[in-house]
Amino acid sequence: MEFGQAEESLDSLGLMAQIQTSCSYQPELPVSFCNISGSIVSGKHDLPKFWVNEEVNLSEVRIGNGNTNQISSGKDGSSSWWKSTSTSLERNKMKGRRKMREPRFCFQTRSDIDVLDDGYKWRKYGQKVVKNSLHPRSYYRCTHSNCRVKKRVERLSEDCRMVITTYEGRHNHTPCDDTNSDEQNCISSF
DNA sequence: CGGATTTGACCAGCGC
DNA sequence: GCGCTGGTCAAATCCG
Repeated sequence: MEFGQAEESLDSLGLMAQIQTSCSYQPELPVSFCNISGSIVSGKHDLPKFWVNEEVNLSEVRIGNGNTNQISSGKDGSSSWWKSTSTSLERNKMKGRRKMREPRFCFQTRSDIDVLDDGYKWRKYGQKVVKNSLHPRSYYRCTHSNCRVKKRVERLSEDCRMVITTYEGRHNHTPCDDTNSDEQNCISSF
């Protein structure tokens, strides 16, 4: 992964403003890492690492006016997809989820708080204890209508101060759609 | 009272 | 085929 790509990836998430990245592709690693410095978001975060999971086809990672936005075009077009009125049939459709390839980005931060203030509003829909981790993994979805972005948050078992945040999908709206604070205005420059 | 969170159950994918 | 695991659902509960 190259510098520009990382920047675009961040952009696609609408996560941060004024971030300076110095990226180096490390082919020996399963993911590409980027060290990020600069003003991230409010909160006590410490030099997060950023990477794009190579599980994702790079063409899907590309953003901009990307035609790869699989998020905004929801499968059912529901405007309140997280409030499932699902029949068993719809539920069965959901179960094909693991085959889906969404753009996925990870942040590793040192933070006291689990949920980074990225300007979007998240709703927790699950928590799970995962193998080889002392800490449970939390699952969040963006509460915005038609936005299917998900994120997982877990702490490193080796260092409970380290938080791994994995974003899956891309927002089809700006943070401003959720809040109007100055801080979000800043972040929403993406 | 409505929205958010918690938590046990369910289910599909994967490895053996 | 079976068991394990991760991801999601949804009812119960919490909270402002």
